[in-house]
Amino acid sequence: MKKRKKHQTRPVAESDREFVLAAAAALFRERGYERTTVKEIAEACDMLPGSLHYRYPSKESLLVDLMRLALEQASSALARATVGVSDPVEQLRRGINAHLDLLVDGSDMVYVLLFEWRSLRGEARQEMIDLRDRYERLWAAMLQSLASQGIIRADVDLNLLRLFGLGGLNWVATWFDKKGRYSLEDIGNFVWQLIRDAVINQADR
Amino acid sequence: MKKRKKHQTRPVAESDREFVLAAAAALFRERGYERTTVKEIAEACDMLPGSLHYRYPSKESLLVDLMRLALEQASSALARATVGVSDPVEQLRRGINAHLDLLVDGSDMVYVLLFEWRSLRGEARQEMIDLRDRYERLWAAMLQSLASQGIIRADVDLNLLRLFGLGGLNWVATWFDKKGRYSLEDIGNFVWQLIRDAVINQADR
DNA sequence: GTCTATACTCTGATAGAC
DNA sequence: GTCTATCAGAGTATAGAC
Repeated sequence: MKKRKKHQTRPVAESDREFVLAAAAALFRERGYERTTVKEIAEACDMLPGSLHYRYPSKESLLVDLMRLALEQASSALARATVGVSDPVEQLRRGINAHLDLLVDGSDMVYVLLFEWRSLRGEARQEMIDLRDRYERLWAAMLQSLASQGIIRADVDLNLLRLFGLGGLNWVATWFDKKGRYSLEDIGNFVWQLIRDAVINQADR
Repeated sequence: MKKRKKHQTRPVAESDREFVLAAAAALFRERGYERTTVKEIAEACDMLPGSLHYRYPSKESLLVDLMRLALEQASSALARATVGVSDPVEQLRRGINAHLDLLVDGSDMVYVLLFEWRSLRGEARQEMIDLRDRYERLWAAMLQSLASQGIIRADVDLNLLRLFGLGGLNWVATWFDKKGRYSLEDIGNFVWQLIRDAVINQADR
């Protein structure tokens, strides 16, 4: 790979794969997968389409690999945010903030994983769904743990709570405006209070 | 326009415009805007690309017109669901169900309005954002009315409530499965109870 | 591993007869 | 208004030298 002139130099610890995928993710996020050409991706990496093809046999395979990395990022971000936090309610609060941060501000790949699923068909689509499910299972486990400790009211459907909650958080990426009236922290706090007031037992708040 | 053979006959009251846009919306929903060709749209209407071009000078202009119609559908569905309902809390409940129903089961156009916004650029994009804002304002008014009657707790940020709530509802369209364990009614009830428990004053539940 | 050059396909849009 | 025919451009992917 040639030295990159116009772009940030690549942190030495990062692999070539991550560099390429990060560049692609930024383009996919801004322009969408279909409207981004392989030529543009190659340019963003200071290489030519042929070199990109050496790494990935097709544009679609690049997207799939990008989504694999996105899952790793999301999972480890969630783990980092909650590890070592003993209070399970606080764990939930931090998880919400971590998800929001990563999606809106932290990782173009996670954004792409969540918003470009319609670009994949057949087998690749199924793999992407499996990736998402693995991330959702982390959330399911967290909620389940809260419920079995009696912190979440027993009559709350945990699946629907997870689906609706993450859905609302994901959608933030469609309207969030850095210069807008709400910071990510404002939004995280709001969601946290809403969930707390709706499903957490009084004694545990 | 030729008689349609393979497709449902068009209800006489519906305009030609609506027929074409409905066909396009179904394709856009299933395959996405970029992956749908004008040829496919024309075929779905039993015409040829040339005839479609007589109606819309470009593929993009068709999408914009589709979104205009989607806004009308969404607005009137919301109005229909809440008109004549005197209890404002019940209005909110019905609004939630109406939005869910329309998006997931009722109108491909509304789905397209919400999920294909990234396909538009520049001026067309701005018009689409304006269309969405007009729909959101209907919700804002409903929530504002509830708040000024003291039904929604005074400390709740109505903008964030609307954005997060509609976001969670919109996201349902990405995971809902007709054969799954949850019916639209289940989901509507869940969301309604969540919002109620979180922000509606005890006395008004 | 990277480059140059190109093959092949598909697409949106147009022109003009009827 | 609808048709036939076609264009110009873009896009992915490939081949093969270096």
